[in-house]
Amino acid sequence: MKIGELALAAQTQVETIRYYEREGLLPQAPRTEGNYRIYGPEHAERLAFVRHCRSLDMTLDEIRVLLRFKDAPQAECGEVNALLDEHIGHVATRIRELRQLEKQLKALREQCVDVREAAHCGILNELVQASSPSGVRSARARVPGTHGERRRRSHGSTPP
Amino acid sequence: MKIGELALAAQTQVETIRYYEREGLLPQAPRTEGNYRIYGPEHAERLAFVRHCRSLDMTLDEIRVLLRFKDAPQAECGEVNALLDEHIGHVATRIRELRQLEKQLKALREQCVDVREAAHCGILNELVQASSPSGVRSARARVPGTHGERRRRSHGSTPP
DNA sequence: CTGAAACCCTGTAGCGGCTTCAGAGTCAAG
DNA sequence: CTTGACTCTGAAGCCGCTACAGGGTTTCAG
Repeated sequence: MKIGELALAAQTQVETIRYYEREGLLPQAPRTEGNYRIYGPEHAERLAFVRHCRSLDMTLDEIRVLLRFKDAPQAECGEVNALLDEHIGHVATRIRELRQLEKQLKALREQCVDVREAAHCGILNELVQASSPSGVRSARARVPGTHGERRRRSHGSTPP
Repeated sequence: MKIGELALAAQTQVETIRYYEREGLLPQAPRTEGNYRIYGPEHAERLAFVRHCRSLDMTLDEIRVLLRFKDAPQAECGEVNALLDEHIGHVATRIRELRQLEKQLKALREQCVDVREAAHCGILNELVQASSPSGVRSARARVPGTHGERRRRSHGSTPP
Protein backbone atom coordinates (compact mmCIF):
# COMPACT_ATOMS: atom_id res chain seq x y z
CA MET A 1 0.00 0.00 0.00
CA LYS A 2 0.96 3.64 -0.45
CA ILE A 3 1.55 6.07 2.34
CA GLY A 4 -1.93 7.58 2.16
CA GLU A 5 -3.57 4.21 2.58
CA LEU A 6 -1.32 3.39 5.51
CA ALA A 7 -2.18 6.74 7.03
CA LEU A 8 -5.87 5.98 6.68
CA ALA A 9 -5.47 2.52 8.15
CA ALA A 10 -3.55 3.82 11.15
CA GLN A 11 -5.60 7.00 11.62
CA THR A 12 -2.40 8.97 11.27
CA GLN A 13 -1.26 11.83 9.12
CA VAL A 14 0.94 11.15 6.16
CA GLU A 15 3.54 13.62 7.39
CA THR A 16 3.67 11.91 10.74
CA ILE A 17 4.58 8.65 9.05
CA ARG A 18 7.38 10.29 7.11
CA TYR A 19 8.49 11.93 10.33
CA TYR A 20 8.64 8.57 12.13
CA GLU A 21 10.71 7.19 9.28
CA ARG A 22 13.15 10.09 9.57
CA GLU A 23 13.29 9.48 13.30
CA GLY A 24 14.03 5.80 12.83
CA LEU A 25 10.84 4.51 14.44
CA LEU A 26 9.77 3.00 11.14
CA PRO A 27 12.27 1.45 8.75
CA GLN A 28 13.09 3.11 5.44
CA ALA A 29 10.26 1.95 3.23
CA PRO A 30 11.04 0.41 -0.14
CA ARG A 31 10.08 2.54 -3.13
CA THR A 32 8.26 2.15 -6.43
CA GLU A 33 9.85 3.23 -9.71
CA GLY A 34 8.16 6.58 -9.24
CA ASN A 35 9.80 6.93 -5.81
CA TYR A 36 6.62 6.32 -3.85
CA ARG A 37 6.97 4.51 -0.54
CA ILE A 38 5.30 1.11 -0.44
CA TYR A 39 4.23 -0.63 2.74
CA GLY A 40 3.13 -4.07 3.78
CA PRO A 41 1.13 -5.23 6.79
CA GLU A 42 4.29 -5.44 8.89
CA HIS A 43 4.73 -1.69 8.55
CA ALA A 44 1.11 -1.16 9.47
CA GLU A 45 1.58 -3.24 12.58
CA ARG A 46 4.69 -1.37 13.63
CA LEU A 47 3.05 1.97 13.06
CA ALA A 48 0.01 0.89 15.06
CA PHE A 49 2.33 -0.12 17.87
CA VAL A 50 3.99 3.28 17.85
CA ARG A 51 0.67 5.11 17.75
CA HIS A 52 -0.65 3.02 20.58
CA CYS A 53 2.37 3.86 22.70
CA ARG A 54 1.93 7.52 21.83
CA SER A 55 -1.70 7.29 22.91
CA LEU A 56 -0.25 6.18 26.24
CA ASP A 57 1.73 9.41 26.13
CA MET A 58 5.13 7.79 25.88
CA THR A 59 7.91 9.81 24.33
CA LEU A 60 9.49 8.71 21.09
CA ASP A 61 12.61 7.83 23.06
CA GLU A 62 10.63 5.53 25.30
CA ILE A 63 9.02 3.95 22.27
CA ARG A 64 12.41 3.43 20.70
CA VAL A 65 13.38 1.37 23.73
CA LEU A 66 10.25 -0.76 23.47
CA LEU A 67 10.88 -1.31 19.77
CA ARG A 68 14.38 -2.51 20.52
CA PHE A 69 12.90 -5.23 22.72
CA LYS A 70 10.24 -6.06 20.21
CA ASP A 71 13.03 -6.56 17.68
CA ALA A 72 15.17 -8.60 20.06
CA PRO A 73 12.78 -11.15 21.55
CA GLN A 74 15.49 -13.08 23.35
CA ALA A 75 16.55 -10.13 25.52
CA GLU A 76 15.33 -9.81 29.09
CA CYS A 77 12.41 -7.50 29.56
CA GLY A 78 13.40 -5.96 32.89
CA GLU A 79 14.04 -2.64 31.25
CA VAL A 80 10.57 -2.67 29.75
CA ASN A 81 9.06 -3.07 33.18
CA ALA A 82 11.24 -0.31 34.57
CA LEU A 83 10.39 2.04 31.73
CA LEU A 84 6.72 1.53 32.32
CA ASP A 85 7.06 2.03 36.06
CA GLU A 86 8.87 5.27 35.49
CA HIS A 87 6.29 6.42 32.99
CA ILE A 88 3.52 5.62 35.44
CA GLY A 89 5.41 7.69 37.97
CA HIS A 90 5.53 10.66 35.61
CA VAL A 91 1.82 10.50 35.04
CA ALA A 92 1.02 10.20 38.72
CA THR A 93 3.22 13.17 39.53
CA ARG A 94 1.61 15.22 36.83
CA ILE A 95 -1.86 14.41 38.14
CA ARG A 96 -0.88 15.51 41.61
CA GLU A 97 0.52 18.78 40.28
CA LEU A 98 -2.55 19.48 38.23
CA ARG A 99 -4.85 18.85 41.15
CA GLN A 100 -2.93 21.38 43.18
CA LEU A 101 -3.16 23.79 40.30
CA GLU A 102 -6.89 23.23 39.94
CA LYS A 103 -7.39 24.11 43.57
CA GLN A 104 -5.42 27.33 43.23
CA LEU A 105 -7.30 28.32 40.11
CA LYS A 106 -10.67 27.68 41.65
CA ALA A 107 -9.77 29.71 44.69
CA LEU A 108 -8.70 32.49 42.38
CA ARG A 109 -11.92 32.27 40.41
CA GLU A 110 -13.96 32.79 43.59
CA GLN A 111 -12.46 36.24 43.94
CA CYS A 112 -14.67 37.61 41.21
CA VAL A 113 -18.17 36.28 40.85
CA ASP A 114 -19.58 38.92 38.54
CA VAL A 115 -18.50 41.42 35.94
CA ARG A 116 -17.08 44.69 37.20
CA GLU A 117 -14.43 47.20 36.31
CA ALA A 118 -11.04 45.58 35.94
CA ALA A 119 -9.76 47.87 38.67
CA HIS A 120 -12.05 46.14 41.14
CA CYS A 121 -11.88 42.63 39.72
CA GLY A 122 -10.98 40.29 42.52
CA ILE A 123 -9.08 38.00 40.20
CA LEU A 124 -6.77 40.64 38.81
CA ASN A 125 -6.24 42.09 42.24
CA GLU A 126 -5.46 38.71 43.66
CA LEU A 127 -2.99 37.98 40.88
CA VAL A 128 -1.24 41.25 41.50
CA GLN A 129 -1.26 40.74 45.28
CA ALA A 130 0.02 37.20 45.17
CA SER A 131 2.93 38.24 43.02
CA SER A 132 3.94 41.24 45.11
CA PRO A 133 7.29 40.94 46.91
CA SER A 134 5.57 39.96 50.15
CA GLY A 135 3.58 37.17 48.57
CA VAL A 136 5.96 35.80 46.00
CA ARG A 137 7.22 32.81 47.93
CA SER A 138 5.81 30.20 45.57
CA ALA A 139 6.95 31.51 42.23
CA ARG A 140 9.16 28.46 41.63
CA ALA A 141 6.30 26.00 41.30
CA ARG A 142 6.17 25.73 37.50
CA VAL A 143 3.97 22.96 36.21
CA PRO A 144 5.80 20.91 33.63
CA GLY A 145 4.52 18.49 31.00
CA THR A 146 3.74 14.87 31.68
CA HIS A 147 7.42 14.09 31.68
CA GLY A 148 8.62 16.65 34.17
CA GLU A 149 11.12 19.32 33.24
CA ARG A 150 12.19 19.03 29.63
CA ARG A 151 14.81 16.37 29.13
CA ARG A 152 17.98 17.85 27.76
CA ARG A 153 19.99 16.49 24.87
CA SER A 154 21.76 13.83 26.97
CA HIS A 155 20.62 10.39 25.96
CA GLY A 156 23.58 8.83 27.69
CA SER A 157 23.64 7.70 31.31
CA THR A 158 22.45 9.65 34.33
CA PRO A 159 22.84 13.43 34.00
CA PRO A 160 25.30 15.44 36.22
CA MET B 1 18.47 47.84 38.66
CA LYS B 2 20.16 45.80 35.96
CA ILE B 3 18.72 42.71 34.37
CA GLY B 4 20.67 40.30 36.56
CA GLU B 5 19.34 41.89 39.72
CA LEU B 6 15.81 41.79 38.40
CA ALA B 7 16.29 38.16 37.50
CA LEU B 8 17.45 37.42 41.01
CA ALA B 9 14.56 39.31 42.54
CA ALA B 10 12.00 37.48 40.41
CA GLN B 11 13.69 34.09 40.56
CA THR B 12 13.84 34.12 36.79
CA GLN B 13 16.56 33.65 34.23
CA VAL B 14 18.01 36.65 32.49
CA GLU B 15 17.25 35.17 29.07
CA THR B 16 13.62 34.68 30.04
CA ILE B 17 13.29 38.36 30.85
CA ARG B 18 14.74 39.34 27.49
CA TYR B 19 12.42 36.82 25.88
CA TYR B 20 9.39 38.35 27.58
CA GLU B 21 10.46 41.76 26.36
CA ARG B 22 10.72 40.45 22.80
CA GLU B 23 7.29 38.90 23.21
CA GLY B 24 5.82 42.15 24.43
CA LEU B 25 4.94 40.94 27.92
CA LEU B 26 7.33 43.42 29.41
CA PRO B 27 7.85 46.89 27.95
CA GLN B 28 11.08 47.81 26.20
CA ALA B 29 13.34 48.73 29.07
CA PRO B 30 15.22 52.02 28.98
CA ARG B 31 18.98 51.71 28.54
CA THR B 32 22.11 53.09 30.13
CA GLU B 33 24.85 54.74 28.08
CA GLY B 34 26.49 51.35 27.81
CA ASN B 35 23.26 49.88 26.39
CA TYR B 36 22.36 47.98 29.54
CA ARG B 37 18.68 47.61 30.33
CA ILE B 38 17.60 49.37 33.52
CA TYR B 39 14.54 48.50 35.52
CA GLY B 40 12.47 50.00 38.29
CA PRO B 41 10.11 48.39 40.79
CA GLU B 42 7.22 48.67 38.29
CA HIS B 43 9.04 46.27 35.99
CA ALA B 44 9.67 43.92 38.87
CA GLU B 45 6.00 43.93 39.71
CA ARG B 46 4.95 43.22 36.15
CA LEU B 47 7.46 40.41 35.81
CA ALA B 48 6.28 38.89 39.08
CA PHE B 49 2.73 39.04 37.78
CA VAL B 50 3.73 37.22 34.62
CA ARG B 51 5.69 34.60 36.51
CA HIS B 52 2.84 34.03 38.87
CA CYS B 53 0.46 33.47 35.98
CA ARG B 54 2.97 31.09 34.41
CA SER B 55 3.14 29.21 37.70
CA LEU B 56 -0.61 28.76 37.22
CA ASP B 57 0.28 27.26 33.83
CA MET B 58 -1.32 29.98 31.77
CA THR B 59 -0.04 30.48 28.26
CA LEU B 60 1.69 33.70 27.29
CA ASP B 61 -1.36 34.53 25.18
CA GLU B 62 -3.61 34.21 28.18
CA ILE B 63 -1.26 36.35 30.20
CA ARG B 64 -1.27 38.98 27.48
CA VAL B 65 -5.05 39.21 27.88
CA LEU B 66 -4.76 39.64 31.63
CA LEU B 67 -2.13 42.31 31.19
CA ARG B 68 -4.42 44.22 28.85
CA PHE B 69 -6.95 44.38 31.64
CA LYS B 70 -4.38 45.29 34.19
CA ASP B 71 -3.40 48.17 31.93
CA ALA B 72 -7.00 49.26 31.32
CA PRO B 73 -8.58 49.34 34.76
CA GLN B 74 -11.83 50.88 33.56
CA ALA B 75 -12.68 47.96 31.24
CA GLU B 76 -15.12 45.29 32.32
CA CYS B 77 -13.54 42.14 33.64
CA GLY B 78 -15.97 39.62 32.17
CA GLU B 79 -13.32 38.34 29.80
CA VAL B 80 -10.96 37.77 32.69
CA ASN B 81 -13.53 35.58 34.39
CA ALA B 82 -14.19 33.70 31.15
CA LEU B 83 -10.50 33.17 30.53
CA LEU B 84 -10.03 31.73 33.95
CA ASP B 85 -13.05 29.48 33.61
CA GLU B 86 -11.72 28.16 30.35
CA HIS B 87 -8.30 27.60 31.83
CA ILE B 88 -9.81 25.70 34.73
CA GLY B 89 -11.67 23.64 32.16
CA HIS B 90 -8.42 22.78 30.40
CA VAL B 91 -6.84 21.65 33.61
CA ALA B 92 -9.84 19.58 34.65
CA THR B 93 -9.95 17.88 31.26
CA ARG B 94 -6.28 17.11 31.42
CA ILE B 95 -6.66 15.57 34.86
CA ARG B 96 -9.46 13.33 33.62
CA GLU B 97 -7.37 12.23 30.66
CA LEU B 98 -4.37 11.50 32.78
CA ARG B 99 -6.40 9.45 35.22
CA GLN B 100 -7.67 7.33 32.36
CA LEU B 101 -4.12 6.98 31.14
CA GLU B 102 -2.88 5.99 34.56
CA LYS B 103 -5.45 3.21 34.71
CA GLN B 104 -4.43 1.86 31.32
CA LEU B 105 -0.76 1.99 32.18
CA LYS B 106 -1.28 0.18 35.46
CA ALA B 107 -3.32 -2.50 33.77
CA LEU B 108 -0.54 -2.87 31.24
CA ARG B 109 2.07 -3.10 33.97
CA GLU B 110 0.23 -6.02 35.57
CA GLN B 111 0.87 -8.06 32.44
CA CYS B 112 4.48 -8.62 33.41
CA VAL B 113 5.38 -8.99 37.05
CA ASP B 114 8.89 -10.34 36.66
CA VAL B 115 11.77 -10.35 34.24
CA ARG B 116 11.59 -12.78 31.34
CA GLU B 117 12.52 -12.99 27.68
CA ALA B 118 11.05 -10.11 25.72
CA ALA B 119 9.25 -12.64 23.56
CA HIS B 120 7.19 -13.66 26.56
CA CYS B 121 6.91 -10.29 28.25
CA GLY B 122 3.25 -9.65 28.94
CA ILE B 123 3.66 -5.92 28.45
CA LEU B 124 5.19 -6.10 25.01
CA ASN B 125 2.69 -8.72 23.96
CA GLU B 126 -0.17 -6.65 25.25
CA LEU B 127 1.11 -3.57 23.44
CA VAL B 128 1.36 -5.50 20.20
CA GLN B 129 -2.07 -7.06 20.70
CA ALA B 130 -3.81 -3.84 21.56
CA SER B 131 -2.47 -2.18 18.44
CA SER B 132 -3.34 -5.04 16.08
CA PRO B 133 -6.06 -4.31 13.48
CA SER B 134 -8.70 -6.00 15.61
CA GLY B 135 -7.90 -4.00 18.70
CA VAL B 136 -6.96 -0.63 17.31
CA ARG B 137 -10.24 1.18 17.89
CA SER B 138 -8.83 3.65 20.40
CA ALA B 139 -5.73 4.86 18.58
CA ARG B 140 -7.16 8.39 18.25
CA ALA B 141 -7.02 9.12 21.97
CA ARG B 142 -3.88 11.25 22.00
CA VAL B 143 -3.21 12.95 25.30
CA PRO B 144 -2.45 16.59 24.71
CA GLY B 145 -0.83 19.17 26.95
CA THR B 146 -2.74 21.14 29.54
CA HIS B 147 -4.19 23.30 26.80
CA GLY B 148 -5.65 20.64 24.55
CA GLU B 149 -4.60 20.26 20.93
CA ARG B 150 -2.06 22.86 19.90
CA ARG B 151 -3.66 26.19 19.14
CA ARG B 152 -2.90 27.23 15.56
CA ARG B 153 -1.68 30.62 14.54
CA SER B 154 -5.16 32.18 14.44
CA HIS B 155 -5.47 34.78 17.15
CA GLY B 156 -8.54 36.21 15.50
CA SER B 157 -12.10 35.12 16.28
CA THR B 158 -13.38 31.55 16.57
CA PRO B 159 -11.57 29.04 14.35
CA PRO B 160 -13.33 27.33 11.36
C1' DC C 1 46.52 52.10 35.61
C1' DT C 2 46.11 47.44 34.02
C1' DG C 3 43.96 43.40 33.33
C1' DA C 4 40.93 39.82 34.54
C1' DA C 5 36.46 38.49 36.08
C1' DA C 6 31.80 39.27 36.05
C1' DC C 7 28.36 41.08 34.00
C1' DC C 8 25.71 42.66 29.78
C1' DC C 9 24.49 42.83 24.64
C1' DT C 10 22.56 40.62 20.02
C1' DG C 11 21.49 36.90 17.24
C1' DT C 12 20.82 32.18 16.32
C1' DA C 13 19.76 27.40 17.15
C1' DG C 14 17.84 23.76 19.86
C1' DC C 15 14.18 20.94 22.54
C1' DG C 16 9.53 17.42 21.19
C1' DG C 17 6.33 15.91 18.28
C1' DC C 18 4.56 16.96 15.09
C1' DT C 19 2.08 20.36 11.30
C1' DT C 20 2.23 23.27 7.39
C1' DC C 21 3.87 25.00 3.48
C1' DA C 22 6.19 25.59 -1.16
C1' DG C 23 7.42 23.70 -5.27
C1' DA C 24 7.90 19.85 -7.91
C1' DG C 25 6.97 15.07 -9.67
C1' DT C 26 3.74 10.75 -10.53
C1' DC C 27 -0.22 8.43 -11.59
C1' DA C 28 -5.13 7.16 -12.66
C1' DA C 29 -9.55 8.38 -14.65
C1' DG C 30 -12.22 10.80 -18.15
C1' DC D 1 -3.98 14.87 -22.97
C1' DT D 2 -5.59 17.17 -19.32
C1' DT D 3 -7.23 17.34 -14.84
C1' DG D 4 -6.98 16.36 -10.20
C1' DA D 5 -5.59 13.44 -6.55
C1' DC D 6 -1.89 11.76 -4.76
C1' DT D 7 3.21 11.70 -3.68
C1' DC D 8 7.98 13.58 -3.05
C1' DT D 9 11.69 16.68 -0.57
C1' DG D 10 13.14 20.29 2.31
C1' DA D 11 12.44 23.98 5.26
C1' DA D 12 9.91 26.61 8.62
C1' DG D 13 6.55 27.12 12.35
C1' DC D 14 4.42 26.03 16.97
C1' DC D 15 5.44 26.94 22.49
C1' DG D 16 8.21 28.71 26.23
C1' DC D 17 12.00 28.91 27.09
C1' DT D 18 17.38 27.55 27.23
C1' DA D 19 21.93 27.66 25.56
C1' DC D 20 25.15 28.89 22.98
C1' DA D 21 28.78 32.14 20.20
C1' DG D 22 31.02 36.23 19.82
C1' DG D 23 31.25 40.43 21.14
C1' DG D 24 31.01 44.94 24.48
C1' DT D 25 30.96 47.17 29.42
C1' DT D 26 31.75 47.57 34.09
C1' DT D 27 33.91 46.65 38.37
C1' DC D 28 37.31 45.45 41.40
C1' DA D 29 41.93 43.86 42.96
C1' DG D 30 46.75 44.29 42.55
